[in-house]
Amino acid sequence: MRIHPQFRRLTVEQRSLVAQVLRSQKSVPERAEIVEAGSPATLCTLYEGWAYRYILLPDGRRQIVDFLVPGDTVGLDGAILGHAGYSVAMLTSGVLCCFAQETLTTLLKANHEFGEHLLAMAAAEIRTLEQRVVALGRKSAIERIAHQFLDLYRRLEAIGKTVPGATSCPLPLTQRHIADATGLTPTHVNNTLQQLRSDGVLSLSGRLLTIHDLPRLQELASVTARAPETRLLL
Amino acid sequence: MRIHPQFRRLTVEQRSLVAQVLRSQKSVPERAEIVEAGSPATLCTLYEGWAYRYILLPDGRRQIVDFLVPGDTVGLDGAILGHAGYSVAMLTSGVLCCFAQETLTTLLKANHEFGEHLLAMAAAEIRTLEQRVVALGRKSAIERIAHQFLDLYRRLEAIGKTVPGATSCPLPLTQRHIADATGLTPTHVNNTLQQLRSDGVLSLSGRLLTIHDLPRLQELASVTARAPETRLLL
DNA sequence: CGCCCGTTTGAAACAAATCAAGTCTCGTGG
DNA sequence: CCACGAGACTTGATTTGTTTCAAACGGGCG
Repeated sequence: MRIHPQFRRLTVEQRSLVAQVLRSQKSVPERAEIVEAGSPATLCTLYEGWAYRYILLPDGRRQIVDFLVPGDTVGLDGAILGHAGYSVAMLTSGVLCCFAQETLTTLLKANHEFGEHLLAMAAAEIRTLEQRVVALGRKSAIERIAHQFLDLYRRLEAIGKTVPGATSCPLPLTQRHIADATGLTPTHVNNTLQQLRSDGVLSLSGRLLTIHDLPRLQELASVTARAPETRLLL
Repeated sequence: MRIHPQFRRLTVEQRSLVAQVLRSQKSVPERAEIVEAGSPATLCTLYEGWAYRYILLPDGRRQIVDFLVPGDTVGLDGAILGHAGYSVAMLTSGVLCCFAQETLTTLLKANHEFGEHLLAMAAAEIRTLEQRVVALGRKSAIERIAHQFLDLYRRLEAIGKTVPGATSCPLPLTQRHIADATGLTPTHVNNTLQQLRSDGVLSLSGRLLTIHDLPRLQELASVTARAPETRLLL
């Protein structure tokens, strides 16, 4: 995982420090709830599998804040502020690397570069969230869905999880997940997907997304292409 | 400013360090653009006045990501990642305290507690953004507006900028600003405000917001009350 | 006084939500 | 091996919240 260029290079000492605060590595099944909103959160790295962060309103409405793919950090803001502001659940089965409670303090004390890495991690998350705010506040259904797919495809590409030799990637989401992430209803997601399919932009069947017309998808998403930041992999 | 309990207490040495990286204090007029999206951003504290962070889509649609009130930090993620992901403009005239380029590195090197403070700052921003994502993705017009007003009122209360002895606060926003923050159109914001007024929940005239029925507003906003985190004031 | 910006009002059009069946797929158990 | 059931997906009709367009109103300011 660490070989992908999007992850920041660490020195040998830094890596051994990370190894010291690593507590356990555990497999989690499909659908497992790995973080509960409001409870104290452990810092983890999702090593394998997909998950999603979500927030539930009192009346049951659900908003998916972000999807997590291998290499993403779970519970950073929970570890900083002491308790999680959202819940996290697995989409597929997967593997989690969990870190000690005192990880952040330890890393910050040991080496000020970790401070920069961790801040960069948080800043990248802020940026992703801002893009989602723009999508939800000002974009149409088709733009939101195009944006979501483009984002996921890019992130999978960066960690080498796309299908080699094709513009395809796994996508273990139901239409309900897409709906809850884009602020739409499942019915409308379905209609919009039909449209994207019949326009020949993409196809989506089973758990495989294939993008047939990447430039068109990008155009539909109304995104100003931004270079992905290098980030820390714990 | 520093006396408000929501700001973290700093030791004498920490405060003198902050004073060392402080570069200038400047007045800015109403409507001034203080950060341009994409350009390298300076770290600043908004010391007086109101501002807003926003993102423009290529076709001119605008999404306001957040409003800034005295004590809020401008350009943290810009300072971390090297360039701003959004623009910032003043709503009123105000005063800005600007910090040196190397501020973050200096603070991190000097004292690992600053690392924790800065991370907490970023985490709080993440949390605010998540709440906005939920509002835009899953809440109705009236809920979004109630949420926005409640949030601003709470933040002003924490810095002592509400009207003493009344549940009122200044609100130097046009209905267009409210629309661009809540993902609605100005017309619909107007209609929704009428409804809130005629229901006796609040009144809003000139640049003054008065909340007549705080519990009802909270209910309308569908927010699970969360204690505001203490944070760093630079 | 008149102009400009923001607000208010109204009517018509639209995107998306809601409600309601119906179909497909896949895993399970008989 | 096939019948069954549950979850996901599809389709269609209808309703609603919100947008769009347009015009009038108001108040602060030069």
